[in-house]
Amino acid sequence: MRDSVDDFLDQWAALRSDLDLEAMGAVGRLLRLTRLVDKEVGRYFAEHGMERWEFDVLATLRRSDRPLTPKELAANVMVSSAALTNRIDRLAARSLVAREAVPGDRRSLHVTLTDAGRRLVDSTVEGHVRNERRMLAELDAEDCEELNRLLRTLVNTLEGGR
Amino acid sequence: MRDSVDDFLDQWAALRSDLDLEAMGAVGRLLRLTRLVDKEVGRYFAEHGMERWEFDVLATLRRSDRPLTPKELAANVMVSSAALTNRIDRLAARSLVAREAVPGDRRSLHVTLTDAGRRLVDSTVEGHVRNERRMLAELDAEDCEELNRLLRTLVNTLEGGR
DNA sequence: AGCGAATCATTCGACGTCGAACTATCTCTC
DNA sequence: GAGAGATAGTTCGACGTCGAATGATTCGCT
Repeated sequence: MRDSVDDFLDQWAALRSDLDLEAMGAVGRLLRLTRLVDKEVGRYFAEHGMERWEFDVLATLRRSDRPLTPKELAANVMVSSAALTNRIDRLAARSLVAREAVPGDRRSLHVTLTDAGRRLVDSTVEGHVRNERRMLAELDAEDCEELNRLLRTLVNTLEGGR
Repeated sequence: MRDSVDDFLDQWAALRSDLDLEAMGAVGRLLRLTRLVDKEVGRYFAEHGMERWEFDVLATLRRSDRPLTPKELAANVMVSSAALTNRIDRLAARSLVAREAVPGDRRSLHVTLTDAGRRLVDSTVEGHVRNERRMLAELDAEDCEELNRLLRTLVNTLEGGR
């Protein structure tokens, strides 16, 4: 079975047979697959009247099970702290999170989940994960494990130390 | 060996043991890994005085080995046609591509690589692929093949038909 | 204690992308 | 062959993000 990236690789092979097709293929598929997954995830949340970035922030707070500072949130969600200020503003306006003072350091603050925010995450996370599973449906249990093993290795490599 | 996504999964497991960790892990790693790869690729091109999007467009033209319409380019690069107009403008301003009339359809046009554009792609693609290989260095040949197999399956699934 | 460096969140300006509207051209049908 | 609808690329307005600058507070060193 071939995929669209194979076509892409064939084109390069015809012109520059010196290139490392295995590497190009892996990275190419990674990027393409992520775009497709992103789109599908976005579609799911849109159907549930939510945006992807809202879930990212709320879910990070939920799974951490404690208030987080904007800095911690930014690191988890992988956006700039400027973007986070904006996101917190909008979530707070809808009363899904609240800003609270952090005792002992007035530079910083704690972002907490409100009850409404927590209810919203809890009610969407299940369907979201089901949707993720559905996207992997073509992989049997063994393949899925193998995929996780390979990706884990790469994540570790690129995250540097750890 | 564990990675940062394992921590993330542990947090969910502690609170919601009903969730499908295998699926969350795979998708989570996919997204995280792509971010890391993106950053590294960006770093490489920045070092060579180039931006990622420039390479994307030029490389698509190069490997196609023929003039492409903006519509074809947009599909390959996965951005809107509006974004493509902007990119072509900027590449044309630097004389890396040229717009030419397409015979028989005056609505459309052909984007062609100039000699300078072609030289630029050819001189950077090699190092770029070497860099990609370097990111996969932890995987032996067999693992790399396996990764491509798994990703190919998923790309095919999510691309629908084909 | 006190002063400079470091750290934190926010604000600001610039930039790239998107979807929608727009113009021009082509195609299909009667 | 003429008109309706489809299709191509571009323009426009809105939006979210980023890096840099800002203001407030804390830490480290002597």
